[in-house]
Amino acid sequence: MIYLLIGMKREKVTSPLGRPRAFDTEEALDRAMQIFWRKGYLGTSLSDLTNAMGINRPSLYAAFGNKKSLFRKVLDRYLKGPSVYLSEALREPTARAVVERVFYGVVDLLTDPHTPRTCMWVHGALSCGDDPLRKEFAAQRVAGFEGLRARFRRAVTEGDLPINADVDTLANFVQTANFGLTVQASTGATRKDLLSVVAAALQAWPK
Amino acid sequence: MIYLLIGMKREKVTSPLGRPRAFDTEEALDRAMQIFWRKGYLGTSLSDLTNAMGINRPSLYAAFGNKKSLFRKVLDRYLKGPSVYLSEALREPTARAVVERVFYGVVDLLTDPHTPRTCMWVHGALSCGDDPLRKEFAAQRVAGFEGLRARFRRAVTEGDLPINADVDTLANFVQTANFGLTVQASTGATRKDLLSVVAAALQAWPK
DNA sequence: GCCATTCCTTACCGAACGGTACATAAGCAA
DNA sequence: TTGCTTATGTACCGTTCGGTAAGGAATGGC
Repeated sequence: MIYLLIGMKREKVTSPLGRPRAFDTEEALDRAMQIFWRKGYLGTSLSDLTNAMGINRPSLYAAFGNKKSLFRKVLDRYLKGPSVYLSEALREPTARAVVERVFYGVVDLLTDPHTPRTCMWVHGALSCGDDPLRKEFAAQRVAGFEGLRARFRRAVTEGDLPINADVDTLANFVQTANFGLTVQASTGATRKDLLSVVAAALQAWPK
Repeated sequence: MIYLLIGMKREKVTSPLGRPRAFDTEEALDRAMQIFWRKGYLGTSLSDLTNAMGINRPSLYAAFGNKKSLFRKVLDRYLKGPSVYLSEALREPTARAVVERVFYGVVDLLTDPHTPRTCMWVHGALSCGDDPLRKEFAAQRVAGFEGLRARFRRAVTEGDLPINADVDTLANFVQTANFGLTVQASTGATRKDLLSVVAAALQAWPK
C-alpha cells in the first residue's frame, strides 16, 4: 500500500477532481492587467474584466475572488512582470548602475507601444478613491524605498557611493523621479521628454 | 426714454429676475473641491457632492451643469486658488527663485493639514479612467511646461541661467519633480521626505 | 453505471450610479 | 393682485454597479 502510493505519486500527477477549467488563469490575469492598467481601479468595471478575460462573472469570482482581490493578484503579477526592472535594478553592481536601470527601465515601460503609457501601480494608487487599498499602496511605497536605501547603504560600504552619502535622500529622490516620469507619461509626455529628464537626474547623481 | 435708461442703468443695479439662489456658488464650489480633491474624479459621486455642498441635485445641475462640467469649474478654481503658487512662481525675479517657489509651494500644498495630501490636478488626471478629460489634462500639462520654459528662456537672456542652458529639459525636470512629489505625498510620504527630495533637486540646479 | 467534485451558464439581486420631470416657492414688475 | 421668471424639493428615470443563486455540464473515482 505504501509502496503503491510512493510509486505512483498520485497527488502530483493526477489532474484535480471535477470539471477542468476552460481558461488559462495566467492568461486571464494578463488580460485583466491590461484593463486595470489602462483604466485604473475605479475606472474598471467587472464587465470590462469579464469581457477582456473571456470568462463569465461567476468564473471570475470562483478563480480570483472579488474585484479587489483580483486587483491585488494582478498588481502582484505586475510587480513581478512588467515592473520587474525595479527589483532587478537592485542587483546591479554599482549604485550608479542601479539608478540607470531604474530610470531607463521605467522609461522603457512607459513607452512600450503594447501597453498603456503609465505605471499600473501609480495609476492604481491614484484611482482607488478613498478605498482602504490606499494603505496597501502606502506600505508598498515604503517597501520600495527601503529596498533602494538598503542597496545604497551597501554601495557606501563597497565604496561606490561617498562615505557621507545621504542614502535616505538618494532613495527618496530615485523613487520620486520614477513617480514623476510616470505622471508625465500618463498625461502625454513623449519618450524624448522622459529621457531628457532622466539625463538631468543622472547628472545630479553623486560621483 | 433714452435718458431714463441711461440714468437708471437698471441692468447692473437691480437683482436678477426670479427666485434668488439659496446658496453661495463660490462656497459650494469650494466644498465640491474638497471632495474631488480627496476622492478623485471617478471616486466622487453626485451624492458625495450634493451632501458636501448642501444643495439638491437639480440645484447643482442648474448652477454648474453635469458632473464633468462641475469638475472643470472646480479644477479651474483649484488652479487659481490652492495651486496658484505655480503661476506666482513665474513672476519670481530669477530662475532659481522660480524653482524654489515651485518646489516649496507644492510641498506646502501637499502637507497642508486642512486639505488632502495630494494635488487635485494629478489626482484628477489619474482618476478619470479613459474619459476624454484625459486630453484636457494633457493640454494643461503642455501649457504648464511651456510657461516654465518661457520663463527659463527669459532667464537665459537676463543672464541668471547659463547661455547654453537646456530650457526644455529644465522645465521638464521641474514639472516631473513636482509630479513625483505629489505621488509621494499621495501615498503617505511625510513633509520631511518631500523636503529632502526638494533639497536634492535644488542642488542639481545649474549655478 | 453512478457518485462526488468542480466549473460553466443563465438569470437575477439590491444598491448606487448620473441625470431629470414636475409641482411649488420666492422674488420682481405691472 | 396677477403674471413672469428662476430656484427649490421630492420623487423618479433607466442604466450600470459589484456580487450571487441555482442548475446543468464535464471530469475522475468507484
